[in-house]
Amino acid sequence: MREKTVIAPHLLEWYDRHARVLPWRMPPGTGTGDPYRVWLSEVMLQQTTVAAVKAYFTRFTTLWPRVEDLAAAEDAAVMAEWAGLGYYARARNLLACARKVSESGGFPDTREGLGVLPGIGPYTSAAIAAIAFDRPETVVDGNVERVVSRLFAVETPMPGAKPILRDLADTLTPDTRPGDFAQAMMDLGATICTPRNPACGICPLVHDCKARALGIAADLPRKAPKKAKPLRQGVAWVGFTNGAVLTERRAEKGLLGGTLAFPSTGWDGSALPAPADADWREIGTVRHIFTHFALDLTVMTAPLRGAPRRGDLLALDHFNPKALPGLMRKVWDLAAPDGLARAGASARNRR
DNA sequence: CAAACGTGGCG
DNA sequence: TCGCCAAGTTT
Repeated sequence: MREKTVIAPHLLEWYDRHARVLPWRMPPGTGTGDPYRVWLSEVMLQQTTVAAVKAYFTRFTTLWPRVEDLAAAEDAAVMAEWAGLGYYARARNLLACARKVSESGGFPDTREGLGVLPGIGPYTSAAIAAIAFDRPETVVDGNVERVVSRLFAVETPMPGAKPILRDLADTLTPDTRPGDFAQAMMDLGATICTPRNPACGICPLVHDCKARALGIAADLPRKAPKKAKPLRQGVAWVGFTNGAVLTERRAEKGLLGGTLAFPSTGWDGSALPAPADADWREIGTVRHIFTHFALDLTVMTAPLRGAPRRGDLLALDHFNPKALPGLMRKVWDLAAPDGLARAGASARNRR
């Protein structure tokens, strides 16, 4: 039987004084929040920084204050609002989840019930159950893994240590205020028990921390070395008519799935032809770093004459570059000045 | 179960 | 400049 380390009361005391004020968060000790806002924030926060999420959360909750409002939204509208936040499968799952929840009259109030919904995995189901429904679930994210690996000086490298850390975290979860406890662990990891240069001097758990005692806090959790990212190449075409630009909705599955884009070759060596016969001119190259590869995308522009073979002509009046994912934003920023000028020129030349 | 899946900030 | 990292999920 493992000796049980009781840190919850002490950590909650710290949280009561130092909790970050966040748009989706109830102040410490004030009970559970709106499940819709908890869910929306948790999905947005998956692998995404608090700073990046804030504006998106405010925008989404303004446009769609209730889950029923989001459920009724157009796919393209949600994708456009999500643009720039990354991991676009989240946006597609978000809508699918909103529609299921809306149909069934509200969010399930257990980890098990939440866990079967699209886009809600082990972390998010436990987080919503604890934060929105006061269930004593153990919430394990990257922060908690780091904090626990240090508290117990777990030297097993990640990701192999995950089940070990989860079991250890389980021994810490209190029956009272589990939602605040989960958020306290995450706040501690985000502000004090940070990946590099942890601020052990002001840590409320410094006397409970085995890694600190051993002088190895900053070295945990141990991680296997990462693989190098390959560099891939491709071509993107930005075609213009006098008042429109040639765009394309990417396939639902895969990279940038469901997002607005400019026609391009595949980025794995597959050579798709240009979407239209035109006087394509190379403008330059944009580099973009994805999670598992880097991409150099050569950008071509041209005024379009006949009908394109693929893609959709989108009137410039209805085209918002902010609705593009980051890569395509870079393509647009590079192509727009020259392309618009040439399209304008060609329109004049035709006269 | 390893790999796919975005993006921006920081040291 | 560049690698690391962030409130993970899906296949």
